Amino acid sequence: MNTSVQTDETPRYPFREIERTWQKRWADADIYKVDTSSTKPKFYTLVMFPYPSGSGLHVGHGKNYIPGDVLARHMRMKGYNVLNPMGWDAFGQPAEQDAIKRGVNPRTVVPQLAAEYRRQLETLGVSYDWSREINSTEPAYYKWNQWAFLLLLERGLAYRDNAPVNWCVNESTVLANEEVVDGKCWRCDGPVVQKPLPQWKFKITAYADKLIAGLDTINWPEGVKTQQREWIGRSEGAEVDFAVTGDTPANITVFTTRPDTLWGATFLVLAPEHPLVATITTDAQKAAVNDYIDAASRASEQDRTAENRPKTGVFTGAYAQNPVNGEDIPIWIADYVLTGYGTGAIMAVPAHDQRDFDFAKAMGLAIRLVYRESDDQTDDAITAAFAEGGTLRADIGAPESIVGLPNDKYTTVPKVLDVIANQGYARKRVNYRLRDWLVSRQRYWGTPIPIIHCPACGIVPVPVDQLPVLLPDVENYKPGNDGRSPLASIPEFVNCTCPTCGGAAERETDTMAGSVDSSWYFLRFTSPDCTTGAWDRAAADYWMPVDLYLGGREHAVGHLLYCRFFTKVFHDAGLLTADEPAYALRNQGMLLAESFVDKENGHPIKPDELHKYNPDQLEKQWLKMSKSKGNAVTPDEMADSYGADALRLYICFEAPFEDTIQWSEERMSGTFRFLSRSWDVIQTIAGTTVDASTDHADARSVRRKVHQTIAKVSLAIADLRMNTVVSSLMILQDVIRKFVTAGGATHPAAREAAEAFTLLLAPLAPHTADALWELLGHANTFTINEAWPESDPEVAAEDEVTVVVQVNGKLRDKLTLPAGADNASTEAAAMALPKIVAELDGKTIRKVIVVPNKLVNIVAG
RNA sequence: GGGCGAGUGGUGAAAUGGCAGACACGCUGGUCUUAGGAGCCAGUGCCGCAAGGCGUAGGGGUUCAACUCCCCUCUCGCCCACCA
Repeated sequence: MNTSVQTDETPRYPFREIERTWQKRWADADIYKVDTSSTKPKFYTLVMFPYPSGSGLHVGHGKNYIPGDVLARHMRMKGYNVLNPMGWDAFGQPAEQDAIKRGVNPRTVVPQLAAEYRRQLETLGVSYDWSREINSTEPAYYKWNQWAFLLLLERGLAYRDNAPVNWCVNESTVLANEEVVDGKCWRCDGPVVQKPLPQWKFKITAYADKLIAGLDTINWPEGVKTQQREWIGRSEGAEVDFAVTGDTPANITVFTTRPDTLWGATFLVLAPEHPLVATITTDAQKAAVNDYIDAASRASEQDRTAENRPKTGVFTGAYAQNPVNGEDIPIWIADYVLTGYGTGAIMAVPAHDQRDFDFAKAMGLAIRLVYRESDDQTDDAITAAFAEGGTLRADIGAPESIVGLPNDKYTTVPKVLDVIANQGYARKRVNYRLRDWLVSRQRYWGTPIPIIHCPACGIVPVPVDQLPVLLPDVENYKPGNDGRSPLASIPEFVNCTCPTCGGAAERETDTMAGSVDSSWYFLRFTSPDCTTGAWDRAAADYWMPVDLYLGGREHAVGHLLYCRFFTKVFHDAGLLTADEPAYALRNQGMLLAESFVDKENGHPIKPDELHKYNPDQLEKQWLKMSKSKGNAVTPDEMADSYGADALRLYICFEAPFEDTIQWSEERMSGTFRFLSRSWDVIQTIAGTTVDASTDHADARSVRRKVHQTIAKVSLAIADLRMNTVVSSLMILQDVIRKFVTAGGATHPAAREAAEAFTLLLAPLAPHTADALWELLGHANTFTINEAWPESDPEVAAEDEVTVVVQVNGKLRDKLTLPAGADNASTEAAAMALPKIVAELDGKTIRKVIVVPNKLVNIVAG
């Protein structure tokens, strides 16, 4: 496919030369550097910073960066002081795994990869202020990661915990809850099991309510907000204590959202990891219980949560007393009760909860209805949990005041909870699904955690003036399988003196998850060279919050929750005025490309391996573009064949920002043709001398189209509807070309149109626009420094309009009328149309609707 | 099972209650050409010779008027999923 490329002779539209020339001029003039003394209103636009991988950039990355750059350029022309920065999220598992796969040391390749990413982005003609480039793997950056860690520690928001954690078997590291996807590791798809290890956590749960409340103050997609609310998972309910009967005195506390069903609790279930299991289990049951716990700890999270998995569990031999009726009920353990949620123990009400029902049936346990539809309904008659309907039974010992209430969680539950809370059987309690954020990693490639373990003083933070704790240079950075970081085997790193007592001590050898680095980078961009703090307060308060943040939907509950948490912590610590990182957020759609896939196993096949396959083994599929799938197209190839501007236009034109698009080089030839034609026609106009005395019948309508297009494009760019921006420009270009063909090239309207068109094109195709702008006589300047054209409503106004005439809502004829005709004359003109007269013959007119300048609808019958 | 989003020509899509299919790809024809896989011009939702009729996943509703708002059903995509 090479239809549009003009290789041999000088191309009609010399895009390669244009792009080379202007990229050099931009760099030489340093035009994207932010003016820190500006008095203009600020606009901070940010795209999620990438980790530079060995695969390099492909055009799919442009799905986000290009529209972001178009908006940044537009806002600058609109008179805003724009911050549009870029940097590298180069610490963490993705970068490290990539280095391992390629057999290289991340320390040596990351700078090279970052340079290559930057070169490729520059090829696209982006307007980043590279003087603000940040790289999270440099001490100047990660020093402040360590500072942030200590700030959280000081504020009681960082702690060391010994609870069971997610452990990725393949990569030998722990994972945050948000990094376990489908029970598997987010990076390697390997199995994840629970393993008890001492780990550092950030207490994000302390911010659960603030994180929920903040969602009402930001303009983020509803889907992302909903996901965050559900991930935080606030639920109101009660805690109830059950006293264990028998020899071992103990209390089992359960959390429930249905305290009204307490009379139907016929057994308790503890998570296998529950701390009381060992204490309460009777000798007779010990062996069975230990076997069960053993099996549960070995099973991966995926196996334990598999869909439709039959309920399993084992009896502890112990009983507990139901406080409301004094009944002794058996205590079981089962892995359908999760250790991390609530209290890790539940009261089971099989009559009204399907999971408990399934368990009761499997184990032959009692079922008792609390709500019944009638007095005849018997406990053993139900075949599934009775979740809705019925009224509270009189014969189960419940207080008079609640008997007969309907089975409704919104009305009855609070009433019953009040009653039993007064009686002392329950305490009101709010629970969250959100768990604390596990930030330590047993890996090399990350920020060292600035902690010292002293035999005398315990956990001692490294004093801030001793930061950064440098990540040592090592030969072997690969993780071991002993659950310890590679840093643990470097004595020079580990051995140190305690800052408090001066005695021999050891450094923490875990590093921080990469998600810590990305939780505040948007603040660093406001003052990337600040050495007195993580950011300069005045700069951060000037720029923050980010006005528009662009990135993928996959970050909805990971990064986008973490960075909101960090921002709120900084705000509460009095270090920042903003309390949300980004006022507006938009999620780009994916870019898919066609790949060949092995029919047998669904694996994508790279083009150079296709010859090994027989054609009927292969199937074409649209998959997310990536080098590993063999369907990647680089910006370099496209810039060489069609130019970066054509690529930018293609990405913008193919679909709205949020939509997924399917890569098509064939379609890109359309935007290439558009640019070639633009080059021709503007060049033609630029090559003539304006003759103010010329008169042309179409001049008025050309000017009208120009001003209409300005208005339309301005609105659409701000809303990221770049596809309609491009189409409006195509229509305008067509009008200009026809005017030139009709002899209008020297008319002032042609010049006005050419200049407006060039400026409107500038955010999308900056190289071509700058070259045309120069041809139009604007030497030594750049379109990005020009003012965005203003639409004059009087020029844009139509003087004639087409009015649609309907009878009973069906289109019957059209009228051309002067704009602004009054309703009476519009109606009269419609009624006089022969087709309408014929249509209305023999009918009675009941009603006539007139929408000025648009439509007449005659209701008749 | 739950949440969010989507369903419009051969294809990507446009239309924020008022002419459905703008713009573009593809295709067809014309033109210019030694040539065309370049350029330019025109046509292109479906049925029909036409007049005209039909048409935005399907069904119902609101409205003078529905791709658009409401209800039900189906299909697809993404996310979450034993959370007590």
